[in-house]
Amino acid sequence: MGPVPAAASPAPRRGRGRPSSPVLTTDGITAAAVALLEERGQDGLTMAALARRLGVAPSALYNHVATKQDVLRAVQDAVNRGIDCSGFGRLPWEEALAAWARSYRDAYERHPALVPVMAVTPVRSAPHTVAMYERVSSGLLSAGWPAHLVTNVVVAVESFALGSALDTQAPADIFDPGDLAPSAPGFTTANAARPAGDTARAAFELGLAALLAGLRDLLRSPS
Amino acid sequence: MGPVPAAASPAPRRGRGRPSSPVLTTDGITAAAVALLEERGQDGLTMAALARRLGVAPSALYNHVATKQDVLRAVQDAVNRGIDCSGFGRLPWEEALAAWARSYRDAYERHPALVPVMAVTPVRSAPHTVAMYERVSSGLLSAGWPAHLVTNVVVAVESFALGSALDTQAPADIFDPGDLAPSAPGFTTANAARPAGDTARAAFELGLAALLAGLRDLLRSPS
DNA sequence: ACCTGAACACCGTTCAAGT
DNA sequence: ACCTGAACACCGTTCAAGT
Repeated sequence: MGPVPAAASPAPRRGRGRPSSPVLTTDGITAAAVALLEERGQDGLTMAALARRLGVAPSALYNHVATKQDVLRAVQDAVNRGIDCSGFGRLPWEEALAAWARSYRDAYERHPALVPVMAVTPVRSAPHTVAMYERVSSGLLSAGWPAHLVTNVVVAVESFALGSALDTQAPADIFDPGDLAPSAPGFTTANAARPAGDTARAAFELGLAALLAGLRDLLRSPS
Repeated sequence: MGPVPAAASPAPRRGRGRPSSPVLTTDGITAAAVALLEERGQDGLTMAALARRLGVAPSALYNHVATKQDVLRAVQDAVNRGIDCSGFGRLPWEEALAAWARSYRDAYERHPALVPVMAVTPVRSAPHTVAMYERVSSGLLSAGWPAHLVTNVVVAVESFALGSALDTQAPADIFDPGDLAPSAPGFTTANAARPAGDTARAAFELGLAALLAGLRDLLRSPS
């Protein structure tokens, strides 16, 4: 699968039957879906909207993908392609893992609708996703992590990154208890003391630092 | 809000106009929605199915809730009510936090459809959710955590628990690279070495141990 | 093989009409 | 105030008909 070309917006076809050369490709559909998701958010990605952007009838899409879920899987692989794994083999594993986690969270912050898809979609037939896991896994193995722990480390960091990506979608007042404040003094105190700014990022960085420190300990003193 | 009563399945009403006493209550709708979600999964919760279970026309629901999102919010508060916060004030904070995280993950493992809802829904008018955060926040404050860090600690643990809850929904073969195995030797090695059994739980426990160890360090040596 | 256009079974939600 | 039943604007998906 080559680089995903930018989606054009061709004029609607007027002919009735089979076109002389195919109008749609899987890569084109994927690119249009990514663009739609980025421009219009998760509810903006409908098969009808996708077809319109591609200048085609909705039913035409089903000559190239079996279901909408197929489209989401392809989009997810395109998103994973953009995640930075370049630190592995070049930097100490803690730094490579931290950079991967940050990039992972940022990618899914832009595509929160894909978080449940990512958690559940098999990697086979998702080449960029497999390539990502290969870099991470072999990086951890080379750094001295025992093979039987590597996937659990990857999944733990991934779960944290995906949960943190969802957290970026929270409204600023998510923890405002409203009328219930009098019944929650400790909660209210803690919220008032939380520094303003990018709170989601602050929570992510705190958790990431703790997680990495704990993993470092674990690797040093195996149980 | 009292305990949510088990949802009965009343015979459909036959009369045409306003009933002599209301047939629906918000609590009843919530309980039926929880049951539906548990029995039929996330796609099983439709306004039509909810109405049928309550012996009512779909449009009748809109006298009690404004949108389906309202129903999900109420369900989420009911789910949060079942999360165990009992350790705070009784056990060392690390143990209380660990028990909370485990219970949190388990609750959302049963309701993965609510994970994106939980990450984004304001707590006001969700009394059990506020009560949960109050126990956790005041527990951490009493244990000596600086107020400005408490909410970030809570959010970090929560993000990890929610991400891990999603991970429980992954199929067993999610990491099977299929045809792509030759291009991913390290990934394949790591997967082969991963112990069989409840792999999602193993990853969660590894990450939780690391996260808590890191938080312990952080509390001891503040930056 | 790969498109169009009509059709299907759903979805959440609105609203007039009934009591 | 709180229900019914009809209706609306959508949704993903199927399929015969065209070239």
